[in-house]
Amino acid sequence: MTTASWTEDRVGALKKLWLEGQSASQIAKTLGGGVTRNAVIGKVHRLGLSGRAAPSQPARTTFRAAARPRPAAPAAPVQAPSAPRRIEAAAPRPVMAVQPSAPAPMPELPGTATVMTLGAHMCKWPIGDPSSREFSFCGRRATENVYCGEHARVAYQPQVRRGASKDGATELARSLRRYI
DNA sequence: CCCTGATTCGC
DNA sequence: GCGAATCAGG
Repeated sequence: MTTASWTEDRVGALKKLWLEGQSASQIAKTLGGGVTRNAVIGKVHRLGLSGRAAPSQPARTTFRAAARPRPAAPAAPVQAPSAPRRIEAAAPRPVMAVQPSAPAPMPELPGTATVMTLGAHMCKWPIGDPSSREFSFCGRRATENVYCGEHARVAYQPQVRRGASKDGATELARSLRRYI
């Protein structure tokens, strides 16, 4: 394996397994070829697949801020003091609508992208059951992280207004009702 | 300690 | 683009 690069089919397998909910290490083991889970995770991020359609893990309430301040910056002649390279949204909250007894079945129409055709800049809003063959993705131009503008608004709910509203839960429920 | 994904950055 | 090193957490 001089070059265990990411060939088409390897990437395809990666996408499939990842979106099925397999863990990075499990996928790495499956793919073989000496790829590590780090490699898998790295690729997943490069593909823009970060954040899963079907999160098997519970809390995503952990948002990392600093990840690698360890090796200390050695030589830094003219280093920008601290360029705020990222402006974070107040509190992105991925909201996956998965209700056992949802009254409305399937309000979503499109879903043109499949696991194989899904590209890095396509909206990854899941439509249907990930394990089903009918499963698809929105597939529109992803402008906000992994989602298109429409779905980004649903996925990243701004923090519920505090104070003003007498019942924030009601407000949130109403905002969600249109989509569930 | 096992595992998970996330992030950074040298290559 | 790639992935090891590292981090933060379950």
